[in-house]
Amino acid sequence: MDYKLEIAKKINGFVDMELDKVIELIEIPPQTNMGDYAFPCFQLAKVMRKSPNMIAIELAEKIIADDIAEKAEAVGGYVNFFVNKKEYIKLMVQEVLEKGERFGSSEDGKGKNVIVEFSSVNVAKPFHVGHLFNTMLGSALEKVYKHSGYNTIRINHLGDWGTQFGKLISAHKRWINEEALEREPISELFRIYVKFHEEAEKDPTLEDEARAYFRKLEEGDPEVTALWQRFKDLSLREFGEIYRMLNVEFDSYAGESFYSDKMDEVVQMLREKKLLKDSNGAKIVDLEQFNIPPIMILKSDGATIYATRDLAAAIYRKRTYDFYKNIYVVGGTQSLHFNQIFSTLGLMGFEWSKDCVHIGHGLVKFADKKLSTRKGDVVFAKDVVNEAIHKTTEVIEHKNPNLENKEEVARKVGMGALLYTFLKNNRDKDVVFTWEDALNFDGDSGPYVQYTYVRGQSILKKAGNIPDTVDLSYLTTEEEFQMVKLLGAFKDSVKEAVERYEPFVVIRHVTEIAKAYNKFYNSHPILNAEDNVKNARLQLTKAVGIVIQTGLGLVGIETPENM
RNA sequence: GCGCCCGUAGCUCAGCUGGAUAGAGUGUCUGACUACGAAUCAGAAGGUCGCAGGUUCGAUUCCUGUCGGGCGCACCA
Repeated sequence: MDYKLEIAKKINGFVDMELDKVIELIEIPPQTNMGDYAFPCFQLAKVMRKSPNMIAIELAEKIIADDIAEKAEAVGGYVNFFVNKKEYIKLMVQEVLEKGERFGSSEDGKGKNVIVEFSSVNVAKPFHVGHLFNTMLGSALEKVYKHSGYNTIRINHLGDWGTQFGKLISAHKRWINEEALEREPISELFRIYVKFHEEAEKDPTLEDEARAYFRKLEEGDPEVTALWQRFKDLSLREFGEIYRMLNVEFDSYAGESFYSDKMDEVVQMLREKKLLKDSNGAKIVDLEQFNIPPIMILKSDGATIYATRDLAAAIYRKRTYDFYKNIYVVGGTQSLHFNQIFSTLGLMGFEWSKDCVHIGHGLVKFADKKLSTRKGDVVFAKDVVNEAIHKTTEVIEHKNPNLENKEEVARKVGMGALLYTFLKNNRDKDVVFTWEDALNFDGDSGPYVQYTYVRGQSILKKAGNIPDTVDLSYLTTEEEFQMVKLLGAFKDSVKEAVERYEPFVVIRHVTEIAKAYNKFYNSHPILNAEDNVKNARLQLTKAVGIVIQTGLGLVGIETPENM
């Protein structure tokens, strides 16, 4: 039952406004004593040439009370509706129990392909906290879209091409420690990469050697290609550990190397459309009409650049997936780059360039000097992940030493705390990371919500079987009603998260639900209540558990059964 | 110099397309475990929404300017 729709229908006959518009305007009053839904009359005032107050009063008088809304009253330009609480609770709890994990889902995106590019790590380079944030955000966005019925394609646009591989191959021949490479591939590859740069300072011919190796790679030299493939395999093996921790998967790893043979066509197209200009020996596309700097397509030595690859990738994706939307989850520092890419696609005549969207996000910064100074200025994601799980294990040892499968729970809770920390705010904001905040399990945190779920499940286990026929009209307290109202608004939060590309909307809403349940939990007995009340409250507990689990799941946070 | 993002309580942040008394969490102080898990709950204190103009019946929200912070501005990605 969609209450907004039902309320809108009541208003619809009396105002000169489309039903959809009415639904859009309906809001939830800031104070609970004002009512459950409100219709603001300010917009009508202009066309009707009457004061909002008058319109509200007249409108309220016309509304007929029924099982949906039992009262409508006019207050300061708003018509406030009071729903029939018993009926509302009954319908909503039933809906959650029937739909289960599909609660809050929709078919808004039915038949539409949405590409979400995220993570996009560089082969042979460290997976740092910035990638971690990016991966969490991208994965959450994908899940939210999927829940809204879109067919999603998760792409990890690997950085697996370019002259740095020539350098790596050159460095490998000179300084590789094979044993270390097998044990800690990224660290070893990063070590020789850094060493290469140090040595190249003294001996510039190394750079020439690296370029020569990359040329061999481009030409498909078997030995060099095999080495490159090995770097890639080893890197992905190590990245896979983090993806497993996060429960993240991809549908495609088509990265830069994948487009190495698809760029000639792009250059050709640009040339045919006379968009390519010469500038200091390089080939550029002028974007002055958009008020942004030109985009470089070919370097002065004729080589391609990442912009060329991004253009090729966009065109390839349109052909392959015929996307409804092509979402790039990439740090906000690259907003100009994507602005240039999308503008260029537009100039090329691709009307679908408007369906490409760059979802930027802030940087991860460290307030704790301890971590940031440890290994230069790069903070490895696996160190953060391991530390979070380690600290969580300590908390478990302290609070619940007899817990079974501690490792599994520590992973879920530790990762939950991290995910929550990274995703709880507006994605544009920089994440100021402190261990104190990230591992504070009180209040606004992943473990807070998980704990609420665990306590509910614990009660359900103690209760045993609940009768099939439960009379939900025994849920009569204000705490229960407020909680159910939040369950009812869950779908809206998913929708808003999709529209704004902001998973935090869902996180915050789920936290509100957890808070409401905790308030209820602390003010009313469940197992010790009279049988009819007990059974109704158990069903409510079950419903809340479903929504919490679903909501947390949408941002990648898992729910343990105990903690 | 130009462009993008940000500026709301001591700290970290919500506040949806302008609308009803600006909200959370944390930290501080106080109270609740012989009821179902206290990783919980209840309460108190804490804000001239960076500043100045403008539009409007009404601005934290929109516009202009200004100050402060972050990030970009071609042969790296």
